[in-house]
Amino acid sequence: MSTIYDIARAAGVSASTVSRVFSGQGSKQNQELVFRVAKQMNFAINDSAKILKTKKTNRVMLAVPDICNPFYFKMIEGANGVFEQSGYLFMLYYTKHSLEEELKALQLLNQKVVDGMIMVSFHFSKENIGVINQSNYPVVLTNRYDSPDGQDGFDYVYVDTHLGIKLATRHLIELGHRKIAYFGGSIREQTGLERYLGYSDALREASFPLDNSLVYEANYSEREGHASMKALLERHRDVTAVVTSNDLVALGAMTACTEENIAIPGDIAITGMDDTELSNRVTPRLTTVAMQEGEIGRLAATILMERIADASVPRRQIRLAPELIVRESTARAQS
Amino acid sequence: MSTIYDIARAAGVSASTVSRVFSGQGSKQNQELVFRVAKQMNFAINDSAKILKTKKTNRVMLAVPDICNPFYFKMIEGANGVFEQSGYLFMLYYTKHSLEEELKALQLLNQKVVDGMIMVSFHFSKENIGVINQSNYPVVLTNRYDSPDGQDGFDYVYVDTHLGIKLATRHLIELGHRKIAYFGGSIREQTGLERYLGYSDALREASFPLDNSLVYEANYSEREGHASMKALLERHRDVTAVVTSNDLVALGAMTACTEENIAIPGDIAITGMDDTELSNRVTPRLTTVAMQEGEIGRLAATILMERIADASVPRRQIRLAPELIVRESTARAQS
DNA sequence: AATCAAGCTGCAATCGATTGCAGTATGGAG
DNA sequence: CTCCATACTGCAATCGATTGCAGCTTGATT
Repeated sequence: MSTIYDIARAAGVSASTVSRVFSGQGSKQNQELVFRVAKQMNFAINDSAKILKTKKTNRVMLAVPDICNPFYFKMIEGANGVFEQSGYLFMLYYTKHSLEEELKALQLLNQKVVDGMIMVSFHFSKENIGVINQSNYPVVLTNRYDSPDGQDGFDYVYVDTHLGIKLATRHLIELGHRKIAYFGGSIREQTGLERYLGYSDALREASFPLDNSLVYEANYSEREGHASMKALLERHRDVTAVVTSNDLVALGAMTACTEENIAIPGDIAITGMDDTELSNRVTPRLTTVAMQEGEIGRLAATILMERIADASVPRRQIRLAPELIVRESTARAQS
Repeated sequence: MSTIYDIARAAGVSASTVSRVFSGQGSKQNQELVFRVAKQMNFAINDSAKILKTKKTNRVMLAVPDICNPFYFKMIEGANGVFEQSGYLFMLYYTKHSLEEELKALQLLNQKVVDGMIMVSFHFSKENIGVINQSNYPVVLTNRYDSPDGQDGFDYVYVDTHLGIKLATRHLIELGHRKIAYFGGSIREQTGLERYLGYSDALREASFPLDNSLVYEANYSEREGHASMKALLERHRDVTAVVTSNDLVALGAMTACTEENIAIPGDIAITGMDDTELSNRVTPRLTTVAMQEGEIGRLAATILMERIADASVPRRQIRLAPELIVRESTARAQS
């Protein structure tokens, strides 16, 4: 394949001139000449050589745990919109919920494959958050993470999941439910814990007892939501409402109810979380909590751009508020 | 940031040695020494420099029109599984259904950003397919495309959408429907045309007349499916079945029916296409056609790997058969 | 003790761009 | 006609890795 030298020779100019033309400089006639020759020879600037010299990749990456979760759609869209305008090449990296893959993604910063990264992670915690800090590269998290030493910390944009679950739980309480179960992710993970606390704090505020036999671990998947509901129904037939930690879990739970001839919301009210498209599609339509994914993507991308442009701007931490969306899967408790 | 020279100096060896250690050569003690120093200095090989010298990026790209369409999920997963094992960095590019973006994606081959690409395109046709051929880079299409001159052509893996739509149409004919409408994408695009022909060929086989006033252009989106159904109902109340060209269009059409108090499948039977998760979720569950997306992704990735490894292997064209999935949105015609 | 193969290592050239510097052409001002 | 500012252009060094070549060890073989 051809290089700027080949083009230079063919056009009868120097390589510098070719290089300059491709970055918008040079005289009109050389512009024309060089572009014509280049097109003819099907030439394009070798990106690696350019990056090596300029130390700028003009690429950014968004690392998501799961491409197949509708939750990330709007976030990707939001981020994409911002990057598009700024002329950055936008890459997606799929971490499969694995810490190992996330670390691999971060390595790409070290290797100068990308200029910066938005990281959607469930894994970073005190022990391993260091790898981000260590490398002083532009990384924006979409989880809350304040450094333990009260330092400057990280850039992040997040939606308050604690509040989200709290809103859902409160909603059920206001509807008169008294025995409310919770299906959520592992509380050993940051987000899992936050959600669980949203549930328990709402109960506490209402001076309800916290009964841990009503709490089931369901790891954000439909299958686990289904299993949890089955398990719940065997032990506690008198539960009238369930808070779940995401829409998929809620859907699984709903399927289980249908199988057991339990009416929603008549016998059991159910709330989801994330306001995925599905939640507005199922019967009955799911009461859920909108998590502002698009806005997260947009803000995270904007912050990333700013940090890449100027590493010295102070870190920013942004919190967005979730919004309860009441639909048909919740109703007043039958008393 | 540090380079191999810094590491070399710190470790008291030559840069060559550092380079060799990072590609698995060198003596045991040097391996140990160099890795220790490198870790300490948080060093990683600069990818651009490496690529510049080796002319190998070890990256591949999958360009999809739409990240937010569940249809592509399984395909992405399928491809990802293959690339993962081969040590390639897998990047997603989002073309937004735009030809311009697709061309931009292809430019990345020229710029040596990736070694090869899987391209999911609705746009390539006689006029512009040349850009792929021109650059002699490894590209695997997921559409059928045989070069007009009967040449070797392209690598591609596709599912026979013509047959898919035909299966759906036949299914309705067998159920006794006589007046069957069709909502599909523009027939000016390759895939749109194929689908339309699936519909018309099925009618012809059954010796049904082809009434073009029953054919509506709905470009793969829910909104257009909705609009088409509204339009259809205004003109042809006597239609008893509709074939659509994808699940989203079918969903839109179903919503329109609900709004107009038309029962599915009682009054109108509807078929979708793609077997997306949604189709199994709506009420009534949608009769659709499974398109083997996962298999497409897997095969396309495998072929791409082979072509990257050896540009001289003959081109391969693979056709997969779609499968009709009968659910609740279709029933025998009321006569 | 001499010879030799095998395995490491370092030197230096190279990949294909960018860019500071110096030189040249152009056109306008005096 | 001279001078000078302005705008281009080309030369050559440089970015950070890889790798052919040659020299050096090492240990085995005769």
